Amino acid sequence: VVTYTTMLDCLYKNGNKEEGKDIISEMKSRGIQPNLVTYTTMVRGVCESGNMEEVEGILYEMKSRGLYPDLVLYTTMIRGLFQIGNTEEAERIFFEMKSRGIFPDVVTYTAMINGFLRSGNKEKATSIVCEMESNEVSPNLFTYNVLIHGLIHTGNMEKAKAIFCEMKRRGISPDVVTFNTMISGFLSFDLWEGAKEIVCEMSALGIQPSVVTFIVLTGKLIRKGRFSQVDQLLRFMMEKDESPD
RNA sequence: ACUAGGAUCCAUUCUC
Repeated sequence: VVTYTTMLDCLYKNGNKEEGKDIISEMKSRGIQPNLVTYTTMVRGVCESGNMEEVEGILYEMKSRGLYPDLVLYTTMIRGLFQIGNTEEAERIFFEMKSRGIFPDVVTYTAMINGFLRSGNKEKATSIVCEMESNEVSPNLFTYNVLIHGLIHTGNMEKAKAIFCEMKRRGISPDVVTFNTMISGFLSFDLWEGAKEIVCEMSALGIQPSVVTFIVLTGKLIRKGRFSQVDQLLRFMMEKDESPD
């Protein structure tokens, strides 16, 4: 099972849905039954293509074999549902898991917050943050990244800065994703000074810029017609051995 | 500790 599940995971991650199906039928024909991990992998793969009926089918098959979703599968489903824009169903599943006595962890809460923020439900996102606090689940790096991203996209750069400070105060070190998000925020509000400062802070902390960092920077600079700076960035990127793909 | 599965950043296409 482990071998098959691992293969399936790789196939899905490379967008190879058809071969995934072959693997599933092959394992079944060899009398190897999928387990919870296999089903979760399947659900995640199927969610990418937004096919809810297929997900239903998987859940049905599980039930008929006496298997029920666990924490990880619920979280996977929640993410998938938000991805296809089915907020109500995501909420329903979140409720269902709790009523089954499965307690959401940081990952689940972060997925909920992210989903609500992206679907424009700021109040609901906030209430999840409260729920999380009252259940004594602490936000982690991912949670902060999601929050910062959401604040920037709702036009609240000041609040984003505040949260950025809060995370540091609470001993959570921002990573390259945090910085990319912050840089992108500053640039989209034309806050050049702020962008500069944050880039300095990033390098002072020894955090290496990623390909995304360069994409963010060049994208905004090009839009502003600052081609000489773009040129500098590209040279710098080559020196760092980053392929500008 | 890691040890098959879950959450976070980005551009180019199409439309305006």
